[in-house]
Amino acid sequence: MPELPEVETVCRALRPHLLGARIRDVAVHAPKLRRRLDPEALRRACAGRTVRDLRRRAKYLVLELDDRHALILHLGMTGEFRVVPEETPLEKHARVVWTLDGGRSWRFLDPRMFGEVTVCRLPAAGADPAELGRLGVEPLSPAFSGDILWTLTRGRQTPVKTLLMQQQHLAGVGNIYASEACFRAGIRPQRPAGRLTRAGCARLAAEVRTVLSEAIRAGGTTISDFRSVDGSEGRFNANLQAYGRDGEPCRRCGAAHRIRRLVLAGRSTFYCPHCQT
DNA sequence: ATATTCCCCTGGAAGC
DNA sequence: TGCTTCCAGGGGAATA
Repeated sequence: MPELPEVETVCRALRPHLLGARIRDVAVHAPKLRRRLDPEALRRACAGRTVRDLRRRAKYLVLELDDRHALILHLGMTGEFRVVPEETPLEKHARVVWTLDGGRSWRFLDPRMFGEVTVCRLPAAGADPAELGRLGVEPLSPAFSGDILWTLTRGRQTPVKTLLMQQQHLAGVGNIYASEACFRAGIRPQRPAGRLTRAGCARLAAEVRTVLSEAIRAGGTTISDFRSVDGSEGRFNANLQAYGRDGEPCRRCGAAHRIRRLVLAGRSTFYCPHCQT
């Protein structure tokens, strides 16, 4: 569930709790998330070390510890982070629990276990781990533009909405914001990516940037599971124009046309047949 | 190489 | 009420 704006929201909320904190110990309560967890390797990476930085890359978080030790964290579909007093009873879906100096407990909860906690080494302080090297451009960085999107889409038959979600091309956009960006740009999600015009690429790139920025300002979107570190929900839901509105009137052209749902690459997709061409 | 399909897993909602 | 089916924001492996 969590896409770039939700992960950014969690990152900002976690930083005050974790930056400068010393990790006393870590306990693994789930044998396997998306990848197998090695409790001993996790303990060796964390115990006794101090959190030097927490940053987002695409839908991942990178937790940097001393001496280029780091953790790669991913929320999957249903992951949540909490920081609570140590004595708080263990939640049903607590999968990994870090104990911090000062009697606090930092917990990763994840019912579906699609999330990820991976130990890694950084090539340099502040750098991305090699494990994230296959990710494409950050949509909110200056490097992302209509020109880049033009280059990425040439010769591709993949529906444009599906391409927006391919992390090796554009890193951070997921199923909700891909539909929303296409709606705002007036482009049908099923259009073959290679058939975008230059003007269409410029519009779409701008709308990707805008919708992600607005969603970050609203603390993300909560469909059912997403919660920030204090348990609060995202406030962007009311701003969704297309996602989840199958059969409801288009908010741009009015009641004459209704939002339709179709499936692209196995994912629900929403668009207005009148406003998007 | 490129583009779908399937699968990992649990829980909530909808249908009968 | 209770059982069954479908669906879900992600990502990667396995297929055509």
